[in-house]
Amino acid sequence: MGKRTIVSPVSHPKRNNPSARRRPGAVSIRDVAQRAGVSIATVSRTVNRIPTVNPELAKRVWRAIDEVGYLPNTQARALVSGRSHMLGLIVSEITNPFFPELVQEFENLAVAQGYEVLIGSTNYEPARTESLMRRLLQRNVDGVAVMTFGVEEDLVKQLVAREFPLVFVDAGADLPNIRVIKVDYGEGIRQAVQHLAALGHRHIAFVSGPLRLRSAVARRDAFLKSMGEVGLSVPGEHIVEGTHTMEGGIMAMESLGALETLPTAIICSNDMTAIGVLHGLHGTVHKVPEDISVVGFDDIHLAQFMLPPLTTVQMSCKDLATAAVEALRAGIESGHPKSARKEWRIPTRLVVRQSTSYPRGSLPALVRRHAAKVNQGD
Amino acid sequence: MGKRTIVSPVSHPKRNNPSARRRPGAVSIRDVAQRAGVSIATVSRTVNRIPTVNPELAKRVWRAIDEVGYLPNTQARALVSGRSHMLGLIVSEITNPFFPELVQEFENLAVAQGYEVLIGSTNYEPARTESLMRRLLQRNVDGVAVMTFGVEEDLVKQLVAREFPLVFVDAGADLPNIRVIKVDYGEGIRQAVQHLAALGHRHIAFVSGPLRLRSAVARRDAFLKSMGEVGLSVPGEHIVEGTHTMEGGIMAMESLGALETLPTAIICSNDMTAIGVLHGLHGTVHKVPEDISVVGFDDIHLAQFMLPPLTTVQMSCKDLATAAVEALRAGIESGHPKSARKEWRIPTRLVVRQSTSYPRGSLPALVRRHAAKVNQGD
DNA sequence: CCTCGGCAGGGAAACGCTTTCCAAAAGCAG
DNA sequence: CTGCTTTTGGAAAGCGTTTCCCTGCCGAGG
Repeated sequence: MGKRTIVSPVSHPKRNNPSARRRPGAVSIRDVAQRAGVSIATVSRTVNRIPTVNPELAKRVWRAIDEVGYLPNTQARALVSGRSHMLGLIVSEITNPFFPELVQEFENLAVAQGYEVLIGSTNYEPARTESLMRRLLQRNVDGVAVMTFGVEEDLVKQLVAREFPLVFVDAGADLPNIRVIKVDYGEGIRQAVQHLAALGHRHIAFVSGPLRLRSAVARRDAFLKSMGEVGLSVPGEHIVEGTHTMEGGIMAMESLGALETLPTAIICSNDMTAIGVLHGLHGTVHKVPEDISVVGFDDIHLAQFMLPPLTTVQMSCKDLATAAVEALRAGIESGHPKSARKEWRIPTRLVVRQSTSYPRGSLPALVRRHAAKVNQGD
Repeated sequence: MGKRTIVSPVSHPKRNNPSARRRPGAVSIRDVAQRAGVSIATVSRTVNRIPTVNPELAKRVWRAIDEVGYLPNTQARALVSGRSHMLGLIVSEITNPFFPELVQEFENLAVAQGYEVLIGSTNYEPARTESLMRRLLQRNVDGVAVMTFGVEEDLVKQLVAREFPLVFVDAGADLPNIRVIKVDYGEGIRQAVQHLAALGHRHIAFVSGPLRLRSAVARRDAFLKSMGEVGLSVPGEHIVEGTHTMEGGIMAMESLGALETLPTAIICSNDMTAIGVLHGLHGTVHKVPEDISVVGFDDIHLAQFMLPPLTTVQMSCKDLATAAVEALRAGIESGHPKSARKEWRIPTRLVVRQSTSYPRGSLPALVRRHAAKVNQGD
């Protein structure tokens, strides 16, 4: 612990710099200034369209910018502004087609407002969320949207204490200073259950997502609630835990297929699971939708191209992305008019396609089959 | 805790700073130093595991790091090292499932080596590549992998002149100082054509990608070459330009369906197109594979879950990502042992599943149908 | 004609946090 | 007590901007 060293007043000893740090071809504001024969201050003012620059001079500067191929360095700007203008986006699994759609919407919105996006995917492992978050914080992002589910509570609390802008989907604990996007799973799933019940289904199974995920639990609970509302009971073996993947759907179908009485309809916690269920039914005697109806969730773009096109609950990822970006901006720009808002709601609704129909043996199904025969004989 | 920090004489006039730039809760190396009662230099040495620090002291520093929740700021490190440790990755379309798989592999490799990834998608519009590239350059990325196709030549030349590390897939012009990943489309497509020819197909159509894309042209040309090799002719109407999307596959199928004689097999330039073709055939009298065989390209994860599971040409996106990251590192770290290497090759190969079979009416098909009948009668 | 005000433009500090250089302190041996 | 080594601390350097403040110029008014 030395006492303070009074350092020799050699102001700039210009460290000898063997490993040239500057990229040889990089073009900075200095090059523009030299080319245009002005000071860097003038170039900066020109670029930022500050009106005190002489128009003639500005034109010369713009020409110089073009000639040397200058691009303002965002990092340096971040240095001055104190904002990195980068956002983090954490999703469950980038290879699940729902998320690229979300990423695209999010990115478009973010870029339109001058932000760059760093993407991380947790692969449904809560532990990865934490390391991902660390990575993003090290990169100095201005805020993070956590569009996956199940984050370590203490990490969140730590970040809340630092007043770090965070947005969650379906957050559990109602922490102060956190913005939440609440998806109204209830409505869409109620529509799905009522649709199936109206078709005459009495035995409806549910393939959930991994139950560590809050959203998966929320969807399952919404299903149970809706089933209660229409007066249908759900035996325990008709609730199967999946993984939100096609493989999970296949496995769930295997375990449902082993039951004595097969359900006549299956609602899945997401579309990938539904695709897996369709695949699991293919090659068996059970045809979709004649023998068994299948409903998905998310309405990914692919859903309408499945064979048969998938009846599914739509959750607009555009709405989701819009809410996320808006909520993050509210957190970042403290003077933002919307910064007081803490909650965003996303509706869901059923989209009926061709993977659902009357259960085999029900009256409408018989009528329909009869009509088909008559048509055939025509 | 003596106030040994006697402020240096006047030299820092401390600009009055109304908009506090520093994030209030942010933790820096200074906080750790204060907490541990050491200098920031010692903290830095500890973090970087420089062996001259006293182990006891190091332990105290690590504890302090834990207590205050310190994360080294990558931006500041970049400032000193001159490297942002960020890579750009430009893909065609993030919602085409092939690319998320690629992104994931690329990101895993990059992160393992201390890089972060900025992703951009062009949506097949060459103009977007340029603005994307600008965005990435402004963000000061250390290099960019362009996994889409068709980049403005002059932009590329400009970057080459700046010695900016770039990696292309299927680059056309053999520019110096550029690293290229060459995908061997020929082999996989040859296998596909030979597979179909061996099954007895004589009329094979091809649905290409958008022909602005070099890779789309390369795939089509590989198809024509292979067809020539097996002695089959390709009438012009059997080559249809698609868009590398499901919608494009449906439209291509419509135009093929309007022909007098339908081909008995269709090879598609990517799997999404093949899915569209399958969808387009669904509901018609033509069944896959009994009436018409369909082959895809890419082997996305989804391919094996299609109904029927898709025969397709596999291009390992792990190989692709590995090559891309390796090539970028070679360009960035000039002292890298592999920096001389300029070209990487990716093989392709056919994966036979259930969307291909004998053409209807051919001898093997008749034999097979007969066998099936016999089995049934058993 | 001289002075003052307004304004365009230039020089240089500040911005952030880390790494690293150099020197000081401390410990030990001769 | 001197000289050497080892450990630690102070402070500069590093990036490319933005912005503050001051200079110099020009026109207008006294």
